[in-house]
Amino acid sequence: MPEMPEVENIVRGIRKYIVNQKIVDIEIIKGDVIKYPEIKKYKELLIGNSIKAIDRRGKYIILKMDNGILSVIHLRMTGKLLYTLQNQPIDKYSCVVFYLEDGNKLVYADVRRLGTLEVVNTDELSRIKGLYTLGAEPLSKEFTIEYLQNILKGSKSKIKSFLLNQKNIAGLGNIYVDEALFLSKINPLRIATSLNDMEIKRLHEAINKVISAGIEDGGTTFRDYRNGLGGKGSHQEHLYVYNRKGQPCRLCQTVIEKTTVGGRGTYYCPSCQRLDS
DNA sequence: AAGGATACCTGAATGC
DNA sequence: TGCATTCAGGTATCCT
Repeated sequence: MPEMPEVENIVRGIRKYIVNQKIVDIEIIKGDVIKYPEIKKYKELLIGNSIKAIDRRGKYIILKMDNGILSVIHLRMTGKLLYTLQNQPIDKYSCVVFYLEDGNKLVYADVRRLGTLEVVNTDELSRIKGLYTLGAEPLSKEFTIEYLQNILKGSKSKIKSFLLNQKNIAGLGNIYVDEALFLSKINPLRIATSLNDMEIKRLHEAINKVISAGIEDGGTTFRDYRNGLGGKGSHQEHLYVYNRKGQPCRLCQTVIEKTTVGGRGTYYCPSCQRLDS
């Protein structure tokens, strides 16, 4: 479900409520989402310690604890992290409840339970390979046109698959990739290395544009996504192609098509995003 | 190195 | 109404 703008909104939304709070207890409802270490050890490492900071890297949420350990959460498709008041019912699909010292809770809920919760020491971050190998963040100083040029060079992947690969750019997912390719007028089937300088420049700008719009709109909510306080995003109202199969292109009125690229549903405008010319 | 299929899971939507 | 199939904001792994 959540791509970088959604995860960013979750983190920003709950930060002021949970930082400097101690985790006084942890209730495990569906323990299979905890991947490392084993549940008993996981609880031991967190209970009695305070949350010093909450940050995001790619689609990962990282809680820094005052004992130097990191609690790392990835929401995958349907995970939610919900700050829930003392007197409020917890989500129907709650898996793990972190009880905070002020009586309120931080709840990890996940319908499909594909998400992952892990605890590691700062010196064993490489244990979480997906986090360790992330590429540059959109909107960051590191993410320059030159950076994009360099990573595209020599890649025979289709551009859609290339952009979904977190090792290249961190945080893009199925929605924002389709939107960025539309804005830069690039067909999703194009081979990465075939993009010319003009196209790379447009793509770079489009990625930053869709990601910042997504963040400002509070994320995109189709079904499961909720921010850390349970609210929906509104970016779904501003999408150009994603989930718009059969509807007219907002720029040229051509009917938006849906196909499959690298196993993922892919929306595009056959007129704005030509494969030839 | 790349790309496909498969696996992890459940629920909603669609098809017959 | 019921039952089967398909698909979903993701990624790791195994195999050509």
